[in-house]
This record gives sequence, C-alpha cells and structure tokens, in this order.
Amino acid sequence: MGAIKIGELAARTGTSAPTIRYYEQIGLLRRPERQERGQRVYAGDDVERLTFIRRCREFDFSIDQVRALTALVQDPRSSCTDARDLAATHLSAVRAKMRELKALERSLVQFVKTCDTACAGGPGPDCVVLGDLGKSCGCGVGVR
Amino acid sequence: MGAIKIGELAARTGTSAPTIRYYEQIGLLRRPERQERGQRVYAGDDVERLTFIRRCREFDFSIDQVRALTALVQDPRSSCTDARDLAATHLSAVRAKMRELKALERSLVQFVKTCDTACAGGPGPDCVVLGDLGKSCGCGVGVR
DNA sequence: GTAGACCTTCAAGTAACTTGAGGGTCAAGG
DNA sequence: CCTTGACCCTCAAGTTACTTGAAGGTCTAC
Repeated sequence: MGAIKIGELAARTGTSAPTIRYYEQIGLLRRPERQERGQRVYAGDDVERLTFIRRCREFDFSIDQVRALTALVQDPRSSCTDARDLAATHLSAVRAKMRELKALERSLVQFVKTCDTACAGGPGPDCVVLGDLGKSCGCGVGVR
Repeated sequence: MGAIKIGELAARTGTSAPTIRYYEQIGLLRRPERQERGQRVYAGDDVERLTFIRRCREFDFSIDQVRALTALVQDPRSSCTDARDLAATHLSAVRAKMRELKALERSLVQFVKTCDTACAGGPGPDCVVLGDLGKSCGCGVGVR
C-alpha cells in the first residue's frame, strides 16, 4: 500500500476528492507529500485518520467537534473520559433534536388528517387548514 | 392597528427585523410601504402572512416549500389536496430523518457505554474506542 | 490524434439567516 | 444644549460543510 492518490483515498473512505482538499484547506487533514507533477500522495495512516473523521461526521459531530476529538486522540495527556463527555453532550443534543422532530411529526400528521376530513379537496382560498395557519391557529396545527 | 413598524411585526410574529428584511429581499414577503423617513410600514395581513411563513418554517419546510405553499394559498385554482400532498411528502422526510437520528442515538449510547467499561478513563492513545474509530471498527460504533 | 480518466488551482454557489459597519431620527433626562 | 438610548436604514460579509464550475495539465488506450 505505497502511493495512494486522492481518488483512491476518497474511494476508500467514502469521501470525494474535493472534500478531501477542503479538509486539507481547513487544517483538518495534514498537507500530504506531492509527486513531481504536484499530485497528492497519501499514506496508510491518512486513510485511518480520514476514516475517523468521516465516522465522526456520520455521527453528526460538527467539524469543530471532530477537531476536538482528533486532538484528544493524538494528545497523550488526554483521557478517554474527555471523549466520553463529548459524546455524551452530543447524545443529549441528538435526543433534543429527536424530541423536536417527534412533535413536528405529530403536527404534520394532524395537518394531513385535517386536510382529509375538513377540506376534502376544496379550493385553496377556502381551505380551513391553510387559512388557519396564518391566524392564531385552530386545527391543532402550529402547536410548538 | 394602523402603522406597524418592523420591530413590532418582528415581535408579533416571533421573527427578527433582519430576518424580515431578508424575506423581503428574497421575495417571500412583499415590499411594504414606506414612511417619509424610509421606514417600512406594515398592515394587518402582513402579520398574517408572516405568521403563516414562520409556522411553516417551524415545521421545517424549506423556503422553497413555503413559497409553494403561499402560492397555493393565494391561487384560487389550487386545491387543498395539493397542500396535503406537500405536507405528506414532508412528513415522510421527517420520519426518515428520525430513523437516522434513532440509529445515531443507539451508536452514541454504545460509544459512551464502551468508554465506561473498556477504557475506564485511560489515556487517549490507549483508548480502545477512539482507536477503533479510525480502523475498520470493532466496538459496535460506526455502524451505519 | 483524440477521447477519457485522472489530477491541479482558484472562485463562486448553496441554505437561511446573522452579524457588523456606519449612519439617521426622535424623545427623554440632566 | 447635549447626550443617551431606542428605534430605524443600507450594504457587505460571515456562518456551516461542502459542492460546483472554469480552465488547465498529464497520461494511457484506441
């Protein structure tokens, strides 16, 4: 596994070449060596590092959080609990987002249901639901 | 309810003045009349329209979807079922997002749990979890 | 000799706002 | 009379995490 070019690194890590260049630009990925022709050449641990980054991104960690996590991994003085705490914080954010979406789902279900029963395909301006949306709100829709 | 200025419109609709100016700029809100001094003056139906828009945004409709919905409301030829269909489409997107978050939540819980049992506060470079994240993946974390 | 598959750079576009700079108007308080 | 604070205005740039586009170089295969 000698000279990995950007296309192969992208394929191996489920990224795209522009994204890799972008990560390099913002300092998330180190600047790799270059061939005579200027092409980037990567090594095995670049695959590892980028895999780590992508996995964190799949976990919806922000770039800044990923930066913190990679720093954690590389810093010998840091403890695993630091990473755990970061993950725990992130977990509660994810759960909050889910609660929001759950409420949103209920509202939308109600919206669709009201459309079906109250309006039954009537014309736009007479639609109860759409009209109510702009007012103080009947119809159970728009509850935060 | 005669002359509503931008600050009051913002307060009444849970928006900010810059956001209102932004909506005007992108053509989501009509250009209001102006006082001699150039200040925007709004009327009652602007409150209604902006309330409608904000409520849609709370429902996570994109600006483009809101545009479509407001067009629907104003077009006499449109039917309520069009709005219903838009909402239904949106609903399934919301549900897909929730499934993703659910999977994400499970992974994070696993991550935190592994941190607690396997590493127990050991130093960063020796951390099993963080190390594994960059590899093919043990520890149940990183499962898509 | 040219078509296709790679690679390079830099700049601008995306969503939905927010923030900042720089300035004007008006009423109340000292 | 002057300043302070609360409003309002415009225009430009910043935010997040990339993606897309323009314009070009290199190499292999047919």
